[in-house]
Amino acid sequence: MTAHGTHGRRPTLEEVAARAGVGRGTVSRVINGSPRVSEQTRAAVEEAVAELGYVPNTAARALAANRSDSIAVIVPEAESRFFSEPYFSGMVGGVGLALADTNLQLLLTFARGEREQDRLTAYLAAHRVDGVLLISVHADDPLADRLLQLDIPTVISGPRSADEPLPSVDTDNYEGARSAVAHLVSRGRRSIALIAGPQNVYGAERRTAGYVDQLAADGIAYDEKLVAYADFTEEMGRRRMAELLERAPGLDAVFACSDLMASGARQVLREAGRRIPQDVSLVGFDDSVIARHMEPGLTSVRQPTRDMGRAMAELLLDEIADAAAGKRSSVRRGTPRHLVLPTELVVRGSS
Amino acid sequence: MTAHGTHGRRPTLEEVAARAGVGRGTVSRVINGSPRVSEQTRAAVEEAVAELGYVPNTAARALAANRSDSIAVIVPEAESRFFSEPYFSGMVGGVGLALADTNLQLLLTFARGEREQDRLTAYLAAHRVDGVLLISVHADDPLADRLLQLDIPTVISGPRSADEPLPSVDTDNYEGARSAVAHLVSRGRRSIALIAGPQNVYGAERRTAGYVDQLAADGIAYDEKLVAYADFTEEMGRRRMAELLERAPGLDAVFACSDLMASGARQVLREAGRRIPQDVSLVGFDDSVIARHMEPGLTSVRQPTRDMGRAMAELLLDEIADAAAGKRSSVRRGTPRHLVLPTELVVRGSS
DNA sequence: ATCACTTATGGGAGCGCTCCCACCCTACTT
DNA sequence: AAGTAGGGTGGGAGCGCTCCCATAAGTGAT
Repeated sequence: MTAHGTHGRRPTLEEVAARAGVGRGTVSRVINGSPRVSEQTRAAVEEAVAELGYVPNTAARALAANRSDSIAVIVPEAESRFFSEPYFSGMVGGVGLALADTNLQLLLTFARGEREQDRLTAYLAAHRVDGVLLISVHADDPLADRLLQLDIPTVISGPRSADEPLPSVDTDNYEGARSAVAHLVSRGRRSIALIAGPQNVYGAERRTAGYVDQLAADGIAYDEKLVAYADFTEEMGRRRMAELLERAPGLDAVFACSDLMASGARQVLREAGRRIPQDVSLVGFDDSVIARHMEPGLTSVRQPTRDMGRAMAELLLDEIADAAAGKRSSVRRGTPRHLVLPTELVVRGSS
Repeated sequence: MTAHGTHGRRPTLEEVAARAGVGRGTVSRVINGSPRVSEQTRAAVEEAVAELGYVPNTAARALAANRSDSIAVIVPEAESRFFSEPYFSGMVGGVGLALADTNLQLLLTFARGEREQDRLTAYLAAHRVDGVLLISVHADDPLADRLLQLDIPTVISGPRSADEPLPSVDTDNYEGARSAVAHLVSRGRRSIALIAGPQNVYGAERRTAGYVDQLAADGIAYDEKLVAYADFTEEMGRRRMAELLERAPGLDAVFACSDLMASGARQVLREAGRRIPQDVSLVGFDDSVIARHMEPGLTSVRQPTRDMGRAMAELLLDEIADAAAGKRSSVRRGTPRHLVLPTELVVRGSS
């Protein structure tokens, strides 16, 4: 490694070629790892590259090859949850990790209002990103369909329905919920309330299904008075908990579909004089930092956000490779790949 | 807005020119908002752009203009705190917010081990980013100096020393610490322990200074037995708290320089049978999600991470503009700009 | 009417790569 | 001996822009 002239103009491929005494094409081949280069020549070129501190210009490469070596991660900034929920940062971190071993860039993009569709489409067109990672899409998010239609390799972070056409990575929401309920039952609880997430979010719906099925499996009758629907936020957790307490004062356990809602529920329970876990067991979902720091510690269904991010990136790389290999849309779409990562119940003092 | 041919090749500048019946140069001028275009022509071009759904190709533009319209945000992934501390996600979110109004892209980069220096430098060279945002640099981080020397517009998120040569954005660590101590004193506490951050981090050092000075201002003698140094982590918070309790069993308050350390301290205090806040008042720093969900709520010095991110982006834009305006290095370096954002003490049950 | 400016516009010359075709040379075939 | 593959290599032709110079047209002063 030699000093590459402090700053100023960086060497070009052509200069490397001149230095190594070969043609431009050959240097290009070496840079891109083509096998059609003799050992000698390769060594000579590599030496020239090192001596000159040559680094290929991304823009030139993107222009000539018509690929950008970058992927866009689109986060719904509108909900501004990126700032409060570790879910997003975990995901993004995982993606970054997976990409570090690649030469792909991570373009982070915040999708503001639903109306930003056009802006985003233009953005993707302008950058000709090789792929897109869409985090947290609602069942009615139009962006996902747009991407599908544009035929840009895309992976989303939670299928929008059971027959999601786009490849996806998700946690096993259904089993996660079952494990939570099973755990509560094993603790002797029989009157288990559910604070569910928005049912237009597929993952939230799966959790509800898991709750229902596990109750049945344990021979406990489903009681709709014990079920309330919220939107994952703390405030709604409070409201629904208060309502549940009114409707079903005899409940002895609560399964909230997010830690945030569990936190809201806890406050209401406490104000109502119910002790946790003596009077009421509480279980959350996410195993976020909140769960670890709540008092008592919140039993929660852990989502491996970091692994999810990593998995998304890896799946996307496959998609991009497939697309490049010429398996065009119609063929590829035959079998979208859906990855489901297992959850893990982290038991703490609240149950 | 018209359908831009479902997918396939996107229109080029030249096609827009042909359609509008003008030359390439003129379209370029319109796209880039040059004033040297007549109203008529401008309108004609804009219509052609809309009809064709033209979006300029970023790569081509970057190549021709030798600027990338993108900035890199470098986060020290090594510490993997990105995943656990809201500090980072808040920052990044703020940056994203500020950039949304620009046409600049956000390249998110994780700086792994200290040895990644070369990789990163190559990365920046390859992408010819217009600027760099460096989050959380240690006093001895070599990357910052490298950037300075490379003459790439850079803003860092916390000066490394009192005479930081790079522009920076920071919270008022000193005043934040003072407000925390003043608050504890106002609660009648006189034996206030400090769990300080690593003193090679300038911001942490400033907090220590604030602690010292405020004690003096309140006429309380400094007692080194009440001061312990840690590294911002929960585990170290635990360890140091245990040591403090041994060295100074009579302490009646603790100021921890991060919420995470405060959380660790709380556990130890509780195990030692000290009640919070009756026996010992506890104050943290960051006002992260942890503070809000601790039991009792943790009084904490709030850092406006989101605003900091936004401020960093804005400062960087200025830097880039200055650099482009030809005020070269030597001149620019005369007065690096340092922005210091105020903190706010959020009082909760722990004090 | 002439000259000197100013303003609007067209288009050539790259930016630094990749792609691909032509070419050379050696190594086998028949 | 001539013929046929190939591997290895050089370099032309772009990719889609921006920059800038040349040119055309318009404006007011002489």
